[in-house]
Amino acid sequence: MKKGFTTIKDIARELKVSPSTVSRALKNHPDISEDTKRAVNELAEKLNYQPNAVALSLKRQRSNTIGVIIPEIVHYFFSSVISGIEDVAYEASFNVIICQSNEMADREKANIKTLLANQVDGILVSVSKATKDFSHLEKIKNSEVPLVFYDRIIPGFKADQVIIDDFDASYRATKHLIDIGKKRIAHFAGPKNLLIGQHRKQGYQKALEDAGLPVEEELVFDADSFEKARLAVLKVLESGIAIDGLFAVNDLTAIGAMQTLQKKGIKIPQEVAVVGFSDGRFSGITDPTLTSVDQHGYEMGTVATQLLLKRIHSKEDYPCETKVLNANLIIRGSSVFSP
Amino acid sequence: MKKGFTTIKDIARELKVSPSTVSRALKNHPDISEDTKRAVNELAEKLNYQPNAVALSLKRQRSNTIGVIIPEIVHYFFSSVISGIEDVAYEASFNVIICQSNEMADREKANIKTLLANQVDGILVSVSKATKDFSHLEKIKNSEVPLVFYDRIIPGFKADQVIIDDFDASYRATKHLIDIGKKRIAHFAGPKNLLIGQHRKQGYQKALEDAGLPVEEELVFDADSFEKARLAVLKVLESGIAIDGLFAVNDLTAIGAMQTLQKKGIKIPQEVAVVGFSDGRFSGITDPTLTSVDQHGYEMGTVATQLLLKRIHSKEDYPCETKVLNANLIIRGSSVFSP
DNA sequence: TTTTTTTACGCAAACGTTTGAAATAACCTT
DNA sequence: AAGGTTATTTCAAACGTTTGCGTAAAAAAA
Repeated sequence: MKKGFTTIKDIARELKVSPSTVSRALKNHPDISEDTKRAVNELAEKLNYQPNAVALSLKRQRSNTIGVIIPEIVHYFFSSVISGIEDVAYEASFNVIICQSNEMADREKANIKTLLANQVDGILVSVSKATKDFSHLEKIKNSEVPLVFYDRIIPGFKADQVIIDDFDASYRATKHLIDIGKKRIAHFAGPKNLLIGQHRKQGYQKALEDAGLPVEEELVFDADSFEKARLAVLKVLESGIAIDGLFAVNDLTAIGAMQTLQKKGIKIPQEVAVVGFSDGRFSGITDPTLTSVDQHGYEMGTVATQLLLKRIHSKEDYPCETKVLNANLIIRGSSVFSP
Repeated sequence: MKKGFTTIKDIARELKVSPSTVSRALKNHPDISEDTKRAVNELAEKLNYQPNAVALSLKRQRSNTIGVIIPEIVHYFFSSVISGIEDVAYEASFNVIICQSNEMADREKANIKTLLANQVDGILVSVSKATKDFSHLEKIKNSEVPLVFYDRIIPGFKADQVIIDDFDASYRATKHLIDIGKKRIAHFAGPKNLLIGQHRKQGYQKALEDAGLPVEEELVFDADSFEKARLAVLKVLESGIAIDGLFAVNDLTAIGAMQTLQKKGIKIPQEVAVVGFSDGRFSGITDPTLTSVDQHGYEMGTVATQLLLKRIHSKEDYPCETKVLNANLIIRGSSVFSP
């Protein structure tokens, strides 16, 4: 029992039977006599036999492993996604190989190469911000390894995908501000060239429109970080633009804004109500606590994995599916009077 | 090029040579003629040949994969660790299989079984809170698969390990409070049965001692969460215990305490200075920003992986190593006057 | 007893790759 | 021309497992 593990061959040798017999005995094949089965199972137990998953993979031409490409693990959202992936995979007895692209296109490419070389049965991808060329992803498709995109998709790329309805979530977030009586709602927006930035802004604008409120560009600010939010708030206050609500593209921005507003003596939510868009665990620990959109990273992970497993297990081809998850608005202190 | 990938056999068949020749040609073996090499490499290129990592693993009896068992991915600290692991592994062209124990002992056990079955070349473990029985970990040791513990270790278990010097970090955190002139420093402590809780408290007490300050049990409170911190602060204020400093066992606790203190009109850091122990990204976004111990999760991941790779690559056995990482105290607004 | 059926097992090939040893062929030596 | 190198290639086994097919022996049927 020194180096290496017990194999079927070891058991066969010891029992003076053939490996085939051992293999069949272990899976309770009817051709094997009860006596042999008992002997094999006992010895297997005693020697602590564990089937060699690598050999099985080679034989079966499938590895019971799924590969995940994630832009950056160190994000509440993405780590929640992994958690969801891991849980579903574990239930289905699949392993998970994680590869981090670190938002770099060539690392993403290398990751995919590794995953394919390791014969993963399917791949979950959230594309890096830097990925402009999609040939490596096309390669997955050609290799007939099932592929599911989550969160960051490629418009027009034919594959299963799971995304969040950013538009709808922003719409609801803004509508919530309107519902509590706010009339001049600012938006601290994300980058214009990113889909999420666009969608969130559009949802915000549509909610204003539907409520019959004016959609003013001067209420939209380029601010998607803690620091930019401070500056944007100062700008708002200096320029004398009156606002009574704020919908921020993410939580950090919302928090930065809240703090600056408070420093200037503005009461939240009485004078200005604030809603964020969750990308962290921050919302519960601010003062007041922050109303925010919950992105359900965990759910995204589970849904994406289910989609992938379905594809892996299905014999025939079927049309690509797109799952759109609804984000929840979690109402907290920054948009309701009293806690 | 339909199903499956190009193999060495495909190339051999096409070129009417043997698989052995192809194999050698691809690795530039001197026995192979230049002509053959050229032909093989060209065809391999053309057919986009990728060595089958599974077959290689089986042949080589090593998989170039390391397994990681992590209590919960959705924690800033642990996801940073993974990030560190991933980066070092990637550099060394190792794959990473992640398994989440979710703080459950039997899931941890199952994870280890999977990892061993998949012939990982080494395992990184942070034991779950629920693990009382260590037989599955002993099994790794017996199987001669290298094992490195990170962060959560098992006292007395002979294996490489990477830990944070909690005692030292707490000592320095407390000393910092003393250095800025605080005399009555409270400690919001973690569970007494956990090593980290004990070490952090001991560091706190030692710092007081060394400074000639009295070590009073009445200044130590059982509080290791946001909510418990609120209650503890209220208790302090009601009972009239005077404090001018607070060292909390983690950031959430520190933040909960800060908010409650502020609500009661107490100025931070002027009246009470606060230091946390980092477990998140929170410290930068509070108001004031929170002085806190940085646990260096990323570094822990890299160091643990380096230790593991060293063990994997080394032929002979050598004594177990324990790396103790020093955590940094990051001084922010909650313990300095100004910004 | 002979033939048929059943039971219980072994053989060999396969998955993709590597590698020591053997084989072939070509070229040198003397 | 016999023997010796050298260059190039193939063979076969191995890693651990599965599985279709074949078969010996035992049991049942004739």
